[in-house]
Amino acid sequence: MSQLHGKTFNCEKELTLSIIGGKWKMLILWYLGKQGTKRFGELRKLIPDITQRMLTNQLRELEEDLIIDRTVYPVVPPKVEYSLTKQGESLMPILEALYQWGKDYKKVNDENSERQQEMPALK
Amino acid sequence: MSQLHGKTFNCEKELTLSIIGGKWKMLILWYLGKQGTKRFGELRKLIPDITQRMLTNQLRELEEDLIIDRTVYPVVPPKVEYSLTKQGESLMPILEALYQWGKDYKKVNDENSERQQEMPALK
DNA sequence: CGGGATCCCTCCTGATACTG
DNA sequence: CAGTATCAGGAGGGATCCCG
Repeated sequence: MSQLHGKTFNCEKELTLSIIGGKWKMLILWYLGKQGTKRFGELRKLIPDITQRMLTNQLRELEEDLIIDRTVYPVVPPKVEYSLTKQGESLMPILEALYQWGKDYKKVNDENSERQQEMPALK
Repeated sequence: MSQLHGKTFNCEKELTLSIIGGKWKMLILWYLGKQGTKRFGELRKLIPDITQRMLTNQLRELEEDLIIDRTVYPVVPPKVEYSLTKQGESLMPILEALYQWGKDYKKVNDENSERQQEMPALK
């Protein structure tokens, strides 16, 4: 049993998922991990479909969980930079694994669908 | 861009999460991977807090995604067995990684909280 | 024993407008 | 530029009852 933010999990796996499972969090972490520090506006451009509200929301949660750092420069106009913490960087191998598995999964199902002239699960 | 069940993902990582991200799916996969084939009732006992409806639901989705096999024995009373497919087994290293990361995360935050006499994120 | 069918509700997410 | 505030919708998840 584990807890985070007052929520209880059946296993540490679920704790991990609760940290990266937000709708846009993996994408944000991916860019910060691959391309380094980014400003708020840069992340918006990299993720066109995200709304301002959701980007703020997801960044706040990642910050609370000590996955990213938030640096505010007291200038006008405002400038805020986000980057991975050590703990955030330690997530990158997991993201890579999830990415690779998804790619392989698609590949296998595409091959099956070619043989079957049908695609039961993957469309 | 990837699609599964008509849903579109920004990245294959998200496709993977959509497969294992159901509230009880990782737990089910964990037991099937570690302990092998299980009957419906055995899974219920292993996961006391899950309702019948949700266990059925999660198993159906995993079956649709070709992660588990469902074997029905035409006997009275009914007997149904679930086991991992090859693709299901290929998820086990990822579950192990998520588990290990969660354990390490807890450990690091617990150590920090001891030094700070406070526990900002992990409670 | 292993489900299916319903009802219901919460919470995550999106759209929009406003601000220091 | 980088947010906050408010309202609203929908999908995932839970409780309960019924069935071959």
